[in-house]
Amino acid sequence: MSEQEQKISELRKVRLEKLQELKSLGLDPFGQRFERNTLTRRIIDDFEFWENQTARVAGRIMSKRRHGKAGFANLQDIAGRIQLYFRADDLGEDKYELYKKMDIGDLIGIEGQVFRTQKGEISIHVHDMVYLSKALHPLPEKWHGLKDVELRYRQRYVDLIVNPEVKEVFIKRSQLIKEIRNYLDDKGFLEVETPMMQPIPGGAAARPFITHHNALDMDLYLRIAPELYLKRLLVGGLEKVYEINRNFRNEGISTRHNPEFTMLELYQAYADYEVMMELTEDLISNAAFKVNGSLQVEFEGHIIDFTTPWKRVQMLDAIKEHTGLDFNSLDDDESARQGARSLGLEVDDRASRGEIINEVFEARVEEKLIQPTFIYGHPVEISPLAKRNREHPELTDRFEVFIMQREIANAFSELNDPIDQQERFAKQAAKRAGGDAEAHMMDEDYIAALEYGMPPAGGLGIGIDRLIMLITGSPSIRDVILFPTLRPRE
RNA sequence: GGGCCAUUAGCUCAGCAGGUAGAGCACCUGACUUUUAAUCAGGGUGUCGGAGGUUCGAAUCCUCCAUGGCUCACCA
Repeated sequence: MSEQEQKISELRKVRLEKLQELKSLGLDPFGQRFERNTLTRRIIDDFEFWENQTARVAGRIMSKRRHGKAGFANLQDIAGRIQLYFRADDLGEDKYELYKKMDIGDLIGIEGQVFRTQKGEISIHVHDMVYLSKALHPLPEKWHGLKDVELRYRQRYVDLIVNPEVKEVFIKRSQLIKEIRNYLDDKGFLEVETPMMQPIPGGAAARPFITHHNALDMDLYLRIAPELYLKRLLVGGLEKVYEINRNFRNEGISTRHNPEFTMLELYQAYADYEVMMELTEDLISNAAFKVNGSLQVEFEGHIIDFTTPWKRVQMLDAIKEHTGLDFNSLDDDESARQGARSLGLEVDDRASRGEIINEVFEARVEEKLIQPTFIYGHPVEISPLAKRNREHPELTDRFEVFIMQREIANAFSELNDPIDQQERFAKQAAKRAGGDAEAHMMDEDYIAALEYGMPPAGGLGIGIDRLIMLITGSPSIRDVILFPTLRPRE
């Protein structure tokens, strides 16, 4: 905008001069509403119908080839591209001048007859054109596109213009979310919205962002999860609810983490985690099929197969399978610590058996899980909101789905015992007092809600960005978020 | 936050035994009335990310800083 923008000099100057020329001809370089009668792609897909018909299309000029008193250009709209043919004899000298002055990147509207060139390319023989927006900045190169990842993220609009596969990813993202909504709506779930700004951030183990409300003179946290509010709705009798929206976590950024990310959470009264397993694999495999037209997708050299049913493995069995360590016979904290150390892992002397089980799993098992797999039976210490397993009260009726070494979903039978919940929160609060910034805060209001009676329920969370990464074969979360978090420049 | 790597024209990239910056595309001028990475003839449009330092001389070597990527840590 400021000095640097003005210094862009030659290329920009030339375009500013062209802009002035358009104005001096009495033309508006930043035009008005333009009524199209079709899209580029439709003409190409249905040439039989469109041949010799008059088409009105609008879009961006992506390339230009001039030959004296005639020439070509390619126009791009949301659906694709089509070639335009301009001929001085048919267009008139004035309009042909406009074509000559036209820059790659300009937005124009045209009307003309659909035909096929001698070389066989479906084209529009333009007999009228109007300026819709003059571009003052040149587009990246036509052949290599925009490669610089930093520019791609900072100027996503340019990325979308010149890299068609990027547009495809975000179209698929939209389709996938729409399919999820359709699926859940059909099953009688109610979509709801709960607070993004919360006085007590709960429902996950994470550090929150803090903000401040001036009129109330109070700090609020951006939510790390909607969970505790959605379960209050179960208390209220909304038996099947879901929410798809952003969560915010004040943590590191990586190819798998963006500070704000999209999460699906759903809760179903009178169900449990096994119902959630069936729902999860059905929901994801259906959505993947609808978006890709296939249950298989390639990701980093692996073929991921979403075909159901998915493998189900108890967490301790998975650890035993991949490390040889059997935690069923390591039944106290000390022997668990020694077991983990025997694998070469560093273990805190204060770590409990359940925490160690989790650490061993994350360090040695996660990386082995390529195809969709349910891992169930998490220790109670790392699952403060999940119902205990009846036979093994030190474990919970909880599962996570792993695909391509990534955690995609997390679900459990919801803890609806307010007394147990109170105790779990107390333990978390103690850890918090001991310096664990990610431990849960005590939420008295949530306990009070539980005391009114929450039905037994299954709850499920799915990381939408990560699911879209898988379904579109995108290795970085930034490839599926339109405007990923970046430091501002300078 | 740590480690490694990158940053040169609008874009994609060369140039680095240190000698004062290049190519393709884009752009400008001209030719060409069905081309398509159009072609042909001419034209480099630059704070070599920023600031110091070494040197007669730095895009190139050193230090610090900035931004980004990968990775580790933390999480989803």
